[in-house]
Amino acid sequence: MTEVRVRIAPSPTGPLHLGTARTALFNFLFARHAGGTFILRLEDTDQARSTDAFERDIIDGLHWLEMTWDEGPAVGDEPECGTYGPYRQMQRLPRYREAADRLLAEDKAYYCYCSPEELDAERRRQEAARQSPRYNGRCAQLTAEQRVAFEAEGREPVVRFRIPPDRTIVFDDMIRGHVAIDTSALGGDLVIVRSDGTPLYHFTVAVDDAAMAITHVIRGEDHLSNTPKHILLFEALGSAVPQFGHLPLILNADRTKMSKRKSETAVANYRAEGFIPEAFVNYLALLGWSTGTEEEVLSLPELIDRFDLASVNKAGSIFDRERLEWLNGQWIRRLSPDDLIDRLRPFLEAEVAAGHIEWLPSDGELRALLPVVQERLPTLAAVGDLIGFLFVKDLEPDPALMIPKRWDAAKAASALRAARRTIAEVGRVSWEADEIEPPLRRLVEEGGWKVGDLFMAIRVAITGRTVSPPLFDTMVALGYERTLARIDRAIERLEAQPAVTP
RNA sequence: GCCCCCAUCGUCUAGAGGCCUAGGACACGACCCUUUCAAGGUUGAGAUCAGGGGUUCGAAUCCCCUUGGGGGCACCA
Repeated sequence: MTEVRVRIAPSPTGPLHLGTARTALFNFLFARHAGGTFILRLEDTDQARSTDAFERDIIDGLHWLEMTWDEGPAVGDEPECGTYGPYRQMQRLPRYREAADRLLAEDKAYYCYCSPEELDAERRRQEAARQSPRYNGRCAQLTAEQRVAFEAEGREPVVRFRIPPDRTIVFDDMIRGHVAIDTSALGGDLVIVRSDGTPLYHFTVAVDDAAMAITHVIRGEDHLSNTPKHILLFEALGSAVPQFGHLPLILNADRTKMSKRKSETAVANYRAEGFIPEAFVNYLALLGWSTGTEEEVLSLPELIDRFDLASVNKAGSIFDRERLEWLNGQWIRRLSPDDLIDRLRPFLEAEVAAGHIEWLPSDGELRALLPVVQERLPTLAAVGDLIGFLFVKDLEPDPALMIPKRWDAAKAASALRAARRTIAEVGRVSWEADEIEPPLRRLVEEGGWKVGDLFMAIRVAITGRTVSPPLFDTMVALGYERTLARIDRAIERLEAQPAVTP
């Protein structure tokens, strides 16, 4: 049995896309499960749209998701690794040239002088006539004189690959099973080299997959109809045809192919929103695949262990952000304290930068908060919302929120004054959640109030909001002095309220 | 227009002819816990397995047709 060699071949014409990440993951899981080789190849032949920044984003994203490749291009100060390089297509130009020359010499390809304008006009004519768009073969049998004449006009030719008529290409897809497509449906002879001499996708993918000894091509279903072209090219090149596996697409909510127009497709944005890679990988793996058991929360090693391409679904699946958030919460709760602190830090720094909080908590402070924070975080970015009130100097709580139903401002103020006295008293002796709670409950009983009413008034007084971590833990985190100061300020604001006459 | 692929709760899925009066998870409702919010627990609602024909003693599972959806058909990848 030959060694498994698979590749992910993104093109740096945009930031790392969710779909690319998922395809990368399935290739990665397949390779690791089989003990094979996972290769990264950059398809940068679209020079008009490729940029270094996108390339960086793609590499960073894949690194973030902890997918490591065994062979790939040089990035930054990392040298290129692998013996089948280079792994950047723009550095492989001579190889495509050589392959194209061979096809030309064997008359499996030919020069075509049709201009883009002519081609475009022809395509429009066909569409108007309700015909399938296809190349009409005008340059397929040019004589030497005709070629010279075209050259004399200054026309720059492209190279077209001859698609044999009347042949049915059959292959056994690892996910979809038997697929048969007739060559008549392929749109006619295929351009493989642009007039500027740079090669096109269908050509480079076949040349490179052959040269890099790729054994399994695992990619999105959008390539299914293109596969016969690739098979024809492998054959013409005299190379072994790899196995194909076409993954179902990730869909927008309306079931169309996921697009940035309708969905959040950039992996970097999910990272910025505080999703963690464990959850992201877990979610992506389960989009279109399942273990067949009821396991849902799976680590990368567990995914590798259980992965099986044959059990991948055939139907496309809608990206469900709510489910991703749930998984993210699951994974956040599993992190160790130190790990979580490290991951939270950049998000807190961002809160400072955005002016939402005024200073950064120390590791010690953060660690003390973890027990009440960890199970409340759907994403890392939610941390600011959760405990941000601790790291601002002044709070101006809304009096309306401190007045329970059936109470008025005066009653709320006097209740808070009583609570303040109690808190001040206990706090002088001990400043622990378990010590603060009982006397306040006693106070509620004496006053004949409802627990929730008083506690909510205090909550709003010290946090400025109606939702917070548990009240007494919050007070401890805030500190004795600041707690009292905030209650004082809250009372002042209540007293400034005009008396309500019902 | 032509070609290809697909079809189980709103969503992700289990299901490889009898285990299915279709299971799990997310989301949703109720309850428990409870100082708010979470988390956790219990529980409920939610799918005539797109429709119609076959095959079979028996079909969500196999075959055919219809319908619906998606993808592809570039000097993009």
